[in-house]
Amino acid sequence: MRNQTESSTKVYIEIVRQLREIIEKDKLKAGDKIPSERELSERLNAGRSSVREALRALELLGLIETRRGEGTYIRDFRGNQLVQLLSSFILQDKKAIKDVIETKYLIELDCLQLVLLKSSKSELERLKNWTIEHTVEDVDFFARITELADNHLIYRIWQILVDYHRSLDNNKDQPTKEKYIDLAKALETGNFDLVRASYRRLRDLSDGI
Amino acid sequence: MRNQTESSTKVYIEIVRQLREIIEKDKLKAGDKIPSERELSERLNAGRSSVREALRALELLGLIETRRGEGTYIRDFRGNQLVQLLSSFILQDKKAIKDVIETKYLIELDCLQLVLLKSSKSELERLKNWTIEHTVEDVDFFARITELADNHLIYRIWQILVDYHRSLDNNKDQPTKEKYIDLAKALETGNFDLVRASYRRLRDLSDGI
DNA sequence: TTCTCGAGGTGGTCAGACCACGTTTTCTTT
DNA sequence: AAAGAAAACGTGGTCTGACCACCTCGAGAA
Repeated sequence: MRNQTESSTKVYIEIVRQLREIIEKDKLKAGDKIPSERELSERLNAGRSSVREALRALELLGLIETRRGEGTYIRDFRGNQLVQLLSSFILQDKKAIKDVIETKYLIELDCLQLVLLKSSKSELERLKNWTIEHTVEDVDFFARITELADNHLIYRIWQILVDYHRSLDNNKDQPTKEKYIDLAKALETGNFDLVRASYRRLRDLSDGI
Repeated sequence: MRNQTESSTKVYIEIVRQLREIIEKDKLKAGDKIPSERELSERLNAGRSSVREALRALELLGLIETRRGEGTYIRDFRGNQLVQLLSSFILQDKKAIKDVIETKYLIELDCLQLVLLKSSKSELERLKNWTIEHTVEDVDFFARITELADNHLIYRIWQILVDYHRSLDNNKDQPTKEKYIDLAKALETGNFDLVRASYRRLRDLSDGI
């Protein structure tokens, strides 16, 4: 793998690619262990340091997890690691913060819409009851919503936004419990306009969205 | 920085942190050059390989760019690099693909909504004229929309989704030009229901969303 | 059978050596 | 003196080999 004529692509990138192939070929899933650094370096014909560069990058991306003395494992990636980093890198100016909030609201509304489309009566009722019976944490409530929305990708996006948001927002006072219950009830009606209105009250939104 | 009592955090993570401080302290912006690997390894009292692990991770994240023989530069990160990787990692099962498409539609609708809120009459008219006068590429059209939405974050999310989408979708036949024009006109009315209906026709959506 | 401890495997880190490639400087050559 | 060519230098790219810290597991001791 040393300086061939072509090369062009860096070794560590190539390793990421091949590692992906290995994972696919061996049908490795989240939680499974991948070959050790030394073994990879042999199998892929590269130096261990190059293998490590690839693994470290994947680690920072949150795709793998490394346990000293044990090995390296595939992770059930839900963003995260990367988020914390990106957030500190990116969240600098006021506009960015505004965008985060705006986007988060939109995504949450999207989820509500999906819930309306996909959830059964009983699921919605369970949500309502849970809301009534518990001390509602905002994150928990919307985690349930995003779950019901049954779209893993949008769930991940939301997760990221929550992280972004949290890392900035100093956690102000949360909405009252009643507003969550209202929202849950609105969902039960199946009328998205009611849901949107309820959500607006919850978030205290005056403007559009 | 060698094995102290504490350690716990890996050196390369610590380097990422300190690098961030350096960037902030020296007020480095996109396009600026950061210290060389060797210099960093001295300044931060770490081995060059550790520095490289940190840099490679940041590179894969798309935060920096390295030019052999020249140096390492801060990048105007707009996601991307990471996307391509993540996509190949994540896009495996059918459900994921469905989620991508669903999410993309939702985001695009969100953008349309934002456009309605934020754009001026003249901007909307310009959009319409542009649509009429050009051969409309789907990506180009919605790139304009996301731009008008004036939310950098959601723009980046959309970019990612487009990449995801493109890497799977074999680019089927695009909607006819008329549908884009319809959408542009609907935006001019300022009525979001019309916009949504128009978008639905464009995307050929029968179900909810 | 249970406990202990050490061997072996794994990640974490470093130092040093080359290579490939740009940039800059220096030294020709015209 | 100006222009071009060659060497020196700096930078990233990669490999090797050496330790360290830590975990697991099994052989042998109790």
